[in-house]
Amino acid sequence: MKEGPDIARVAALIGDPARANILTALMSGKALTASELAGEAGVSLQTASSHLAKLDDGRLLTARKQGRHKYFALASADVAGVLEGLMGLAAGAGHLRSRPGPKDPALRKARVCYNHLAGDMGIRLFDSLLGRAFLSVTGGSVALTDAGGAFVTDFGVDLGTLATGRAPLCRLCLDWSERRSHLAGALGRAFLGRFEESGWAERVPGSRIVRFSQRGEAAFNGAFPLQAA
Amino acid sequence: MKEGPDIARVAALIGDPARANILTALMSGKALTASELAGEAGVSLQTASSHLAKLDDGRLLTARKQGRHKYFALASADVAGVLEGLMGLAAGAGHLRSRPGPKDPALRKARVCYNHLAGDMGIRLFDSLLGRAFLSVTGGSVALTDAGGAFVTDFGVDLGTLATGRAPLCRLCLDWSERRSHLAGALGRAFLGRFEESGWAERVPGSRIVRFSQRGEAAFNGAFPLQAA
DNA sequence: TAAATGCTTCGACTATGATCGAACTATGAA
DNA sequence: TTCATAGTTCGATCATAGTCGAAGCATTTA
Repeated sequence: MKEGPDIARVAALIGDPARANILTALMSGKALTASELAGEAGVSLQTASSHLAKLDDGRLLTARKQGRHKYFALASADVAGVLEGLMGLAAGAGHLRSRPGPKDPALRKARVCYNHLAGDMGIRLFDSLLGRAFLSVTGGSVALTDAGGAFVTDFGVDLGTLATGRAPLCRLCLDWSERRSHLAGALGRAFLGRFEESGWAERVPGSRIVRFSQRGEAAFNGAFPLQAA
Repeated sequence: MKEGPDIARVAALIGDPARANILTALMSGKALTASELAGEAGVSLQTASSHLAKLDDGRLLTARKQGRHKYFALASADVAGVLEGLMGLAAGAGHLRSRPGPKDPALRKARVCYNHLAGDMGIRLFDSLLGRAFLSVTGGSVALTDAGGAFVTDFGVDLGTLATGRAPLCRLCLDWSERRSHLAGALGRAFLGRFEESGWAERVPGSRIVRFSQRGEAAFNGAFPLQAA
């Protein structure tokens, strides 16, 4: 009847509470099994199975069978982006899931978004790289400068391996808590990986929260200073 | 139960076919009355009224009473952005509303997105401005350069009036058909306005399609050349 | 082989919510 | 005032789809 793609189908897919919980859980970037997702969503295994089939059918998830487990993950960074956008709208309408609990501030400070660092510290990372001209932004796409390449290699990230994947090296991602762009893509994932390897931060199991140790946060602030305005 | 804002509420709001049609219709950027929207959505006035109340309650729309009419518009550019994102996912999943009809190519070539030009020609406009250094992009936000200001003024846009509004002068907006960023914000709106005033293009009533005349398209191509790569 | 685990399918129940007719309110025109 | 148009509210109807018990596959372990 109307023009353009069929929005309602996709939105309705996300609009069920159980499915929304599943998708939110997968925003951690990790692939989870059907049983784990059933637990996250608070429904029985049969119900979850039905939901997962629908999400898979709607191309929001990818499924991968491994032995007798079936692992699900978000289909793409685009899906993650739309989910973040919806979170922004929901937060703006004041529809928080519950009164801001103790986990909320931690979530705003540093969390995993699909596979990279988001929240306060994610923004800080991005701003620092941009301010020192390690990144250049043109037309909504980001690229690593020569100086940036040297810095990143020095930081312990192997650019050669990174560039081989099909995923773009640098991407922008919009933050629901900060309403700002931050660094996604293969490089964003690599940075988060380094933070964990160096013991600066660890991920809180069963949550999107990333907890920096006191030492780790100090090191982070040293490595990624903000320019004076 | 879970962390973060309540995605399901917003998504379910968008997920009803009638409401999705209403929102899609409002992507034209124009404010429409309840009756008009009922027609667009293909439901009775009573039903539409109920839907509009819910959308208003969920902060996706703003309502404005004028005489015995009530005009509705999208609440913000953020809402429009999420809707475009959903269109991208829907198109990617192959869920077009109908088999690509005759209107589809026209829609991909040039259409209205909230209040600015999108599609093929929207991208071209943006690329041309960027290629000639009339725009500068830093950290996901765009700004007009000095040379750009001169060009725009020369084109017939009064920057003084534009800058007074609360809305940012330049913004980025992601395209569902091109999967690229294009120019939004007050300047994007002003450009579209100039195209219509100059008789280069006209909007097809009751649709998001922008139809350029043959002369208009030639003039457009002349005014916004693409640099050689 | 048998037993156990992970997931899917089927079927029945149920609740949510979309829909519209009818009655009501409000604004504007004659 | 009277009439017409725009929109809201109420109530009844009805369909969609979310839910889980039970049974069925499939894969791994013993």
